[in-house]
Amino acid sequence: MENNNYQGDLADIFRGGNNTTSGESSSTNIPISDGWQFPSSQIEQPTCVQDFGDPFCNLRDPLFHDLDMLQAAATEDNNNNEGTTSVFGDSSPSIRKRGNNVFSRILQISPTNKLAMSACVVQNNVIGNHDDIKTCLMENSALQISSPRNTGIKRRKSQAKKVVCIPAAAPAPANSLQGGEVVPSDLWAWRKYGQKPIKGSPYPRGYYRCSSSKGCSARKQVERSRTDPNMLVITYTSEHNHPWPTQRNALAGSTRSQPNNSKHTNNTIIPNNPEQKESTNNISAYPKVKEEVAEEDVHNHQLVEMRDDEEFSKDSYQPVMLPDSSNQCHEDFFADLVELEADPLNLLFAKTLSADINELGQKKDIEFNMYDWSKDGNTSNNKPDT
DNA sequence: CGGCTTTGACCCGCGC
DNA sequence: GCGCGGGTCAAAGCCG
Repeated sequence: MENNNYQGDLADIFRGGNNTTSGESSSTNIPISDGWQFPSSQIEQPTCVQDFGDPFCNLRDPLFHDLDMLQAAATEDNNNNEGTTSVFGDSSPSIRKRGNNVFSRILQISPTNKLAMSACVVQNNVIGNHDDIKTCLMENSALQISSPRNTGIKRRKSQAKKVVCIPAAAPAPANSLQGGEVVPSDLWAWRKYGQKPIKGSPYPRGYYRCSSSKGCSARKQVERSRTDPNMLVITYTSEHNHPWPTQRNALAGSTRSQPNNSKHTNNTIIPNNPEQKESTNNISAYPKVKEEVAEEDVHNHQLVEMRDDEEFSKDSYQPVMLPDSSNQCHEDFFADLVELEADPLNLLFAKTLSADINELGQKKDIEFNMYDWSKDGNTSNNKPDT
């Protein structure tokens, strides 16, 4: 899988999550060390990777799977919430009843299927309110489907992009032109090469490129939602052309961590990673939500999303690792993380949890100390004393 | 010392 | 063709 289908980036994140959360073995029992791979039995080989490196194309999408229900919910809620931005309206019971998970959801339906609908569902008990939903909706429609100006997202050079809308890891400083985003971590090392104020948005957009490998063309843009500063919109461009960064190169050269919240835009949060103390790599990631936008994407498929909803745990698609439905494993969680240090995926997963918990701050049934580390500046070495 | 962020300048695609 | 605005470059300075 690594050979032919390795795509890096979010694709791999998804695969990782998919694997690690399915099956009986919970997140705490992942054999992560060397040579660990995603069991192919649980992940269909993406046959369309060659086309655009879209590793998601073969993943089962629970949202599409449940599309009918979602649409019905949307219809129902719209009927009850005239004028609301969200297709699901506020506090949509139809959605809430699906369970309490820490993952927000974005549903992006390809314009080509005539369903001009984009939806982001955030469990209101986690995020707090459904303004997030609206925000996601607005962001994504602005980015992808709606206005004529944004039609097809005419970007320069028609680059394929992957847009992720996630809760920010820290509240946006008011009108912060310095950026200061606390970017959730992923496995890649990112180097910031530019920042621009964006017209119409009080928040600047940061430009990052992959620094894990010199020849890597992977890039990403990070900006806060103009409608909800608590949301980050991250756009990935191009694919990594190299394997997962080793711990060494992932952290290479970075010494600037301890971002002090505002001075550095890049914060890496790698729980329980001793070397993380020295890292400032902007490892962003959060398989919370993933959308894929390929302007010339032959697949015209756009949605991937993550959740740990029990309903979906039965499916093969379950990208994000979460501790088993609550307290069962949380004490073991860090112990396992220690084992994972060398494996970027684990860092990612850990970070994912951290970000979720930190961000949402309300996940009552998961009481990790993680919350504290990321809360205190989101830097690195704030791992809990164990 | 190497790699990072910052930031102004420049490049370039797109709409008018 | 022109102007706008987004994306990139690269020099300067920072950091451990």
